[in-house]
Amino acid sequence: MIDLALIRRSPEAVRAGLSARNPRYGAALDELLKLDLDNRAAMKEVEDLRAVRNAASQAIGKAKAAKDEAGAQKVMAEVAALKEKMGALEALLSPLSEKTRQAALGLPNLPHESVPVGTSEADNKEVRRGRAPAAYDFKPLDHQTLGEKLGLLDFAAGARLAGSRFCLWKGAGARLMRAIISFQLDLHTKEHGYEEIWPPYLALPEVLEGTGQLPKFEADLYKTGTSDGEKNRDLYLIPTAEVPLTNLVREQILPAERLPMKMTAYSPCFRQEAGSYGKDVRGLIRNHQFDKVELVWITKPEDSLAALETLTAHAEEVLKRLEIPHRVLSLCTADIGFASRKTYDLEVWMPSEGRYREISSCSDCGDFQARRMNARLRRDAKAAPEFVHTLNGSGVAVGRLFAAILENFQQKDGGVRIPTALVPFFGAERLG
RNA sequence: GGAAGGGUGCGUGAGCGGUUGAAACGAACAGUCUCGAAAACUGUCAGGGAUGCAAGUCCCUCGAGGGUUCGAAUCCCUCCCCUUCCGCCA
Repeated sequence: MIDLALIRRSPEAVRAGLSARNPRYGAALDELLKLDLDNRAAMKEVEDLRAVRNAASQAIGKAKAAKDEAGAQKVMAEVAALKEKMGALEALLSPLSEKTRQAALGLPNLPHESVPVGTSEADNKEVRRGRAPAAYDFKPLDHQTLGEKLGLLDFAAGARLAGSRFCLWKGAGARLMRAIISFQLDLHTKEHGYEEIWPPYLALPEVLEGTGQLPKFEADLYKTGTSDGEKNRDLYLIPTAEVPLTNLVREQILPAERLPMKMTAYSPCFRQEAGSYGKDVRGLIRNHQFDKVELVWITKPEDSLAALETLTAHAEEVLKRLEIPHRVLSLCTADIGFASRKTYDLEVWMPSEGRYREISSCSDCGDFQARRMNARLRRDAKAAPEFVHTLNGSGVAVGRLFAAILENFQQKDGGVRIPTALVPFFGAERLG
């Protein structure tokens, strides 16, 4: 959530930031400004009335204590008239406040000044490259063909069990998935200093609101439908472990010594991906359920930009150790995610397509999520609390890494070499 | 899932319709004292919001939501969570 005080103080600066993402946010901003004005006016009216009532109630208390029944009755009669008026005003105020809140929740974060300005993904800026793609003296197969040939992947079985865009791993394929996950978690916990978390895969609505998936992107989520209107509430399947990890600090005031917090978790991720029809329908690239090792940092405000560089380097280290050709992009203003103020994407080379494919997205969300979650830090005993900064990144996507390994390490004889760093986890040097 | 008990500030814990946003003790922070520290003493010590140049004034919050009342931490209803016991289960 963008700071409402900032929006009031410098609406044009906010407008400029939002327009760099997409000009259509101008109208949403105007709407919010108007709602906020009305809301504050209504609040003032209600609060003034409450002040009058509170003073009268105290007077009644005092009169009764002094055994002045008549005096008490007199004030009570006066106050009774207020009640109706207050009720009417409050009935107007509460939907207005809710509307204002929803409008504020619908605005994305402001891009950081270091983010390249652009209008589409074509304007993303390449920052650096890892190793160069290997040369093949044969036509490289795509990962789905390879995986099915080697008996690692069974898309037909996935579809039979859960419908299209679900995949099933078996035998050495399943084992390779497990190896990839363990390799990444060990790297991040033992060498990069992250605490490993094993989170719930279902989350409450307010938790999804905290990280920004709700209310705007409900259509992308799987909802349990367990709500019965009162006792049972709806839970959502997490679209990423960023959701539970980041929300670990919701409603907390952390002492400065606790920061930075660095957490990592493996989790399955569930996304409806509504609207992605026709795009990447084959293979492991875009499924409804996928696996990911996530990295999350909670930092002091002044540390988050540097932390983004470190977090990105940690994710990149996975690709370096596994000898996967890759590059790093700084996403432009039109392409960064809703909650992000700056994002680096890691892309890996896919020989069958002759192009790079996203495998990780690392974002500094500034105080955007912290405001929604009310996550704060206190620098010392006397200091006022301030919002923390939150960062997240895939470290990295497991299914896409599986695909990248298959494609980049395929051999002329149809087998696949296992990257050296992965051998101790997988237990063999090749597949097939 | 059933039964009983309980959720109050950083912690323990009092309050059970009327200057109680909240006693007391502890923690923390600042000061006095000291060469320094400890002890002792003194003071500060919830968060959010509206308004204002500021000082300040006002509003909201005692698990959450609703209700009763001129007035609710205190009474009523619903829900959530925790503890203990029983049941079930991995």
